[in-house]
Amino acid sequence: MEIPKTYDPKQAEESHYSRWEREGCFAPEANSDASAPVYSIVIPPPNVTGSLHMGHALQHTIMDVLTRYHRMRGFRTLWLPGTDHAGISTQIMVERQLKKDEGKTRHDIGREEFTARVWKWKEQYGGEITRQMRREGASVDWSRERFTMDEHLSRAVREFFVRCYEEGLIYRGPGMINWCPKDQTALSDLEVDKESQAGKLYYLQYPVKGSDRRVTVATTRPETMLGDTAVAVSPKDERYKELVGQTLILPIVGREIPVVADEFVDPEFGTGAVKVTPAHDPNDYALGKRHDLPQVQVIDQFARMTAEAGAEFQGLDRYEAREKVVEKFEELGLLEKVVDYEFAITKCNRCRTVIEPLISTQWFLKQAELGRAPLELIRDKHEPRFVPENPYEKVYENWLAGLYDWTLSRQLWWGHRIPAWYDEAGNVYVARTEEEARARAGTDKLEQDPDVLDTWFSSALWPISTLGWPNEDSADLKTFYPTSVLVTARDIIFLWVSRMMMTGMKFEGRKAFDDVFITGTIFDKHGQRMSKTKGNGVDPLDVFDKYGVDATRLVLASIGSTDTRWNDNQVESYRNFANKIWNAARFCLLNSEGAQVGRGFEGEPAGWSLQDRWIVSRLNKTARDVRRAIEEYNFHEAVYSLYHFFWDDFCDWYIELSKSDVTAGDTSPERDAARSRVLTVLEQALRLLHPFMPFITEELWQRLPGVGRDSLHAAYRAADVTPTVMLTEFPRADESLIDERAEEEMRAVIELVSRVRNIRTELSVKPSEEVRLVIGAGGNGLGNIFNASLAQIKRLTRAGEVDIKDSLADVPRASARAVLAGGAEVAVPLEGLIDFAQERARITREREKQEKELQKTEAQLSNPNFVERAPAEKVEELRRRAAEVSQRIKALGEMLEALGE
RNA sequence: GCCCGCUUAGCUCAGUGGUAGAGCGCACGCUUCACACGCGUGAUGCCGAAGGUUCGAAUCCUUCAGCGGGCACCA
Repeated sequence: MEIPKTYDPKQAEESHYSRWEREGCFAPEANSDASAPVYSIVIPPPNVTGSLHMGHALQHTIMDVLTRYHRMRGFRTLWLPGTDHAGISTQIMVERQLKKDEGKTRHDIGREEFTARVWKWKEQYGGEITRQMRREGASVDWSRERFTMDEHLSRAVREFFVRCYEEGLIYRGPGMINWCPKDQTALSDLEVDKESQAGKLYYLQYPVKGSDRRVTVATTRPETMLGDTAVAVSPKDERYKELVGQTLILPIVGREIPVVADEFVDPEFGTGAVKVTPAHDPNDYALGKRHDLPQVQVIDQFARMTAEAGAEFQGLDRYEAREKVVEKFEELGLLEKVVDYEFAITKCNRCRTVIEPLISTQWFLKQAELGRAPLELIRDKHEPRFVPENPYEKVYENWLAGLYDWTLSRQLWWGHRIPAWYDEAGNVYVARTEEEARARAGTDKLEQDPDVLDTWFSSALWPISTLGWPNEDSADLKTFYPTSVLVTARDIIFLWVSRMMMTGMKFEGRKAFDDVFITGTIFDKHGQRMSKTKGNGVDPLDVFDKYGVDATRLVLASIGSTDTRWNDNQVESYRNFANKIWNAARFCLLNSEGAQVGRGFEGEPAGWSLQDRWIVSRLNKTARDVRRAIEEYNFHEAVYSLYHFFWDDFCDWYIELSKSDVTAGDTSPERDAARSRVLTVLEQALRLLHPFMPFITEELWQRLPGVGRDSLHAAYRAADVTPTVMLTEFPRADESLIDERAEEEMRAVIELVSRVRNIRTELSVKPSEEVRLVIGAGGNGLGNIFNASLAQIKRLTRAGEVDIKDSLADVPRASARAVLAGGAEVAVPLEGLIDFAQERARITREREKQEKELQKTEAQLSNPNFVERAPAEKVEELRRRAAEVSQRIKALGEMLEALGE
């Protein structure tokens, strides 16, 4: 068999995914065990316009590890994929293309034609991210792929809307909303970002009617004064007590406006008097409602001044108007001062345009009521369980505790159209279909509301709608809901996570997911957030190309929930690990004649060799640790265990210890058994690695002799699929095969080999040169252990002759010596190579180290407080260590003597 | 203003009430019949600062500093 010396990730990545998909390996139906427990995840649907970034790759890796792991455990496992129609982003993208290609706007071609174009765009380009997910190895069930604008999901959206409307949770009315003057739509508070900005604070004076007095107000937006309908002060503010109830003359405009008292005003800030513009500020809007103030709209939807602002301002941009207002105040002598001031401005998080707060008639949802059940659940039962719990559970709870109305309607064309119809008299009919609305209205002359719903409205239903809701008979809904875990980034806890909980609780009466895993954020190497505009993003596809998907997945899994600076070094090291796996398998396969997976470990473990008992113990311990780590979402620990098991235990020791047996020239049952054992351990290791490294493990597993249908987990044996490692059983952690004694004995062998290697290097013995070893085993059983592994010890230390004695009594003076655990010692006679002074110095150094250690332990042991209060086992452990260390010191002293003066 | 996180080897990060860890990098030596994307050996840290709790603190508590984040306010 030809096996290249270097692993080629591309080859493996192109070889297996389409078969897995085609044969239905990802679908829960592959599992024929009717009693199997269920494990399900719905993907956070990426924008259909999007392409894969590191954040996706991170989430997908975590979800895929969990999915593959549970599938191999025999769970009926579903990971459901899909995409989001992403209202604004998609619409903007298609509008831009329309402008570029045909020089037209959406209004030129009309709503119907435009939405048709978006659908066409979606069909043509929308699959980008799903193709990329296949590249990642994501084991999602593509047969259940969903899109938020699918007919079924749209039906769910209408159902959600209508039911909430009927219960009075959704209403239409005027309200203060965030308006994006560029995108020409209302936005929710979660779709805008606050940014601090260096600006100015203007102190404006308003004359009091019938008096010389002036009231000074401070503002960052002087242009809004044209719409002022009051000035407010704190009711507790003595300075303004007499002014309350009096009238001011609004400069420029000449309008008479009252001075009102309101708790909202902070007397400490600015002048303690606040200009009130109910039509252009959320706080002023609320204040205006409390005091029944008129709303004067002076800024329009294009952020230009209206006729209400006065003839000389009408049509001016808001910033031009600002300058002009300030000039006017200066002319009038009413501009008290202007100071530099840093304040927050609100920007559209799509186009970065400064938001204009406007009063507008929109549809709203009373979130507070929907949020009550999730709030109780998190407070009473800490469900769902957040990982990491800190700080996310609290963040989530605090959010639910302070919910306000959600602006649902968007003035866009791409999205779910609001299921509300108006008759000629303006009466509204909210219905699941137009027919229903007509029937209710008793007329066919109805106009549907032109607006669409916030994209997150459909996202809020994702776990239930993708599984079949509102069809309560849906088998998927019954089987897979609630989902097991939601894996996502922290920035959509409010936008999405909390809302899925609301709809799940409301419509299914149960939480949408048991756990919520929040991934970390990946920064660039300078600690900056990766972003398209900064151009500092690392493209996962490039990393895949350079290092392979499996290596990248290991890095991402290790990142888990930690914030990390991206670093190619780590990917490179896991690329090397993949190559290590490849070559370990290459070695096994090149020596596989006569061998088969599953053989070689016959009989009782007690009869096996030390190295066999040891590797089986290590394997089962690793399986135990990896299982526990995955179940605790501690992916880093799982990767760490796998890495060290495979590289250190399996490659550096087990294969090296087995090499002489495995590579024996002549065919023999012993040779074949040794070969089978190495293959069997390899096969188990590939299973352990598979959830993290699906491609290389499958590529290698397919080549192993003796694997096939019988290797599959019982639940998958009936499936009509090519046998695959992904449907084998994840290695059990068999406690009875964890052998502490074998591990301890193996540690003694490893220490012996390491000490001899150390001597060889320190004394510059040529690697090719054979040495003689004399082992003083101390007569307590270690001799037998070393004896049993003699051939291996010789090979690993490149020793020709090994004498195992009780002590080093009659070893030649010209020997390098080292102490080992358990009272054993080793000497390497090196006539002619030994510089006695240097060797004495080496051993003296070692003795000093041990003496320091002894001092520390003895100091602790002589502390009566420690001996009395520390747990007995800790004291005992320290005593043992002290004994061991003094034993070593004694032995080192004897070695110095033996070296002579 | 309130809250949270981080601070450990040159770099990126694990870890944990009881002898300081990994990978990369570094030094030295190796064409050892799977792998130089390798093998072997080695060096490297008052675990951000100061207090406290404890027999024992890098780990728990308090305060502080630097960095990062969230929420509220921002007239």
